[in-house]
Amino acid sequence: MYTQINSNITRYVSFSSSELEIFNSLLTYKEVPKKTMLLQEGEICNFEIFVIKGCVRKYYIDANGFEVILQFAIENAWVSDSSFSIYENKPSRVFIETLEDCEFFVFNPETKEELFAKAPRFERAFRILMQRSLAVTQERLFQTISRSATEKYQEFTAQYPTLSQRVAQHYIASYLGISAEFLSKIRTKMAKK
Amino acid sequence: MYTQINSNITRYVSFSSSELEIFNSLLTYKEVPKKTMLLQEGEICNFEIFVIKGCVRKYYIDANGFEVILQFAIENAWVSDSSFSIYENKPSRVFIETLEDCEFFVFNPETKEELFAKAPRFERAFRILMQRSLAVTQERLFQTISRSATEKYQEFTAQYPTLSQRVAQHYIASYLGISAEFLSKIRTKMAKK
DNA sequence: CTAGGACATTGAACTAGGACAAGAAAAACA
DNA sequence: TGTTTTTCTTGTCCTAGTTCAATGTCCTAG
Repeated sequence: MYTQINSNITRYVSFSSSELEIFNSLLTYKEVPKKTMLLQEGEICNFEIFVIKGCVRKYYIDANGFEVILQFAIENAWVSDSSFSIYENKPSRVFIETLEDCEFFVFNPETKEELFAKAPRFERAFRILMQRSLAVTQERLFQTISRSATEKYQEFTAQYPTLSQRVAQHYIASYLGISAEFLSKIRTKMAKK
Repeated sequence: MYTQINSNITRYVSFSSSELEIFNSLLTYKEVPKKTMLLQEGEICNFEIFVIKGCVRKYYIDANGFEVILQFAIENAWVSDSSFSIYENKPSRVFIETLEDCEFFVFNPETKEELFAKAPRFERAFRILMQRSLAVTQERLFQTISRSATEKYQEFTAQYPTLSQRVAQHYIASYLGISAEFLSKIRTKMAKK
């Protein structure tokens, strides 16, 4: 049960088995059915989720009421607001919702503090985790600015081959920043070749 | 000399004066003229810079040879590769260049490790710093996807009023992900109203 | 003080992608 | 099983933004 999350957290920092025991003892396991809202805009996000199984999306709603998907999180990925809502006590601007039946491990700020107090080296692991998401987000920003819709879609399917099967197309369109109709046109064009 | 960086680092975590002394003793001061390349694509980024004075840009070069500016860093901001090049030992994909004569404090991985060893609570401060950049980058991704060029430009000038004076327009265009010509057209249209 | 380069502006022609509408297909559900 | 809701496709028209080229402006080095 803990193997997935343990191999994730030890990817860049190694921990002793007693440290991992502390870590595991502080995790809360949760099962959540699909189409469940985990976080609504305006709430304060007080959790960090590790996805054991299933799929989650995190999204904003823009000025015209359109959803913009920022992140899909599938097996072995972390999701949370990751803006500064916890530290500055500001309400979140994002929504987080399950797309499939999910299994999670959940962290909240208190258990995280407890973890850092009992095993300070986790502070480092979480900093590196953060750094990874920053790198990913930055790469995505670059792709979004510099590539055409077709290129972005190809890139997406290459990078997340399973996801493009599991998730409705209009979600993918929203992630890529294009309309669902145009994505459909891209797909038919690609299929013809 | 140290007031800027000290007030930056104590913004979310408070430190004793002895901790700050350790911190300051590990900083390297540097002056660099404008148009200096600090990092080239393909190199491994082994520094983190705090800008005391001046302006720096960080950018990718896309598949067609066009520059895409990811970040401007001015007074009191941090810049580094922030992708994972240090940890995975991969060459960087970004360029970092000064746009004005600059004054910096520089950190490299070794001094940072030394800092964490001598004053472990800095690990936390750097994690929060990381988290802030992630939040900023994510907000920017959202804006990039969901807003028109005009809106993005207005947002930019509102958020960075000094920067839009200090920096050449085609850099701003590159940051916003639009062509320099179109930015010029937006500006003349806005001036007429 | 001047020549060369970088930067900005403007216009004309073009295109990637959006908005809307309507139908087809596929899931979900009872 | 049929029915309802959600998702996907396709076509037509439209616009935001690009590309290319020409001209103008302003630094800055010599």
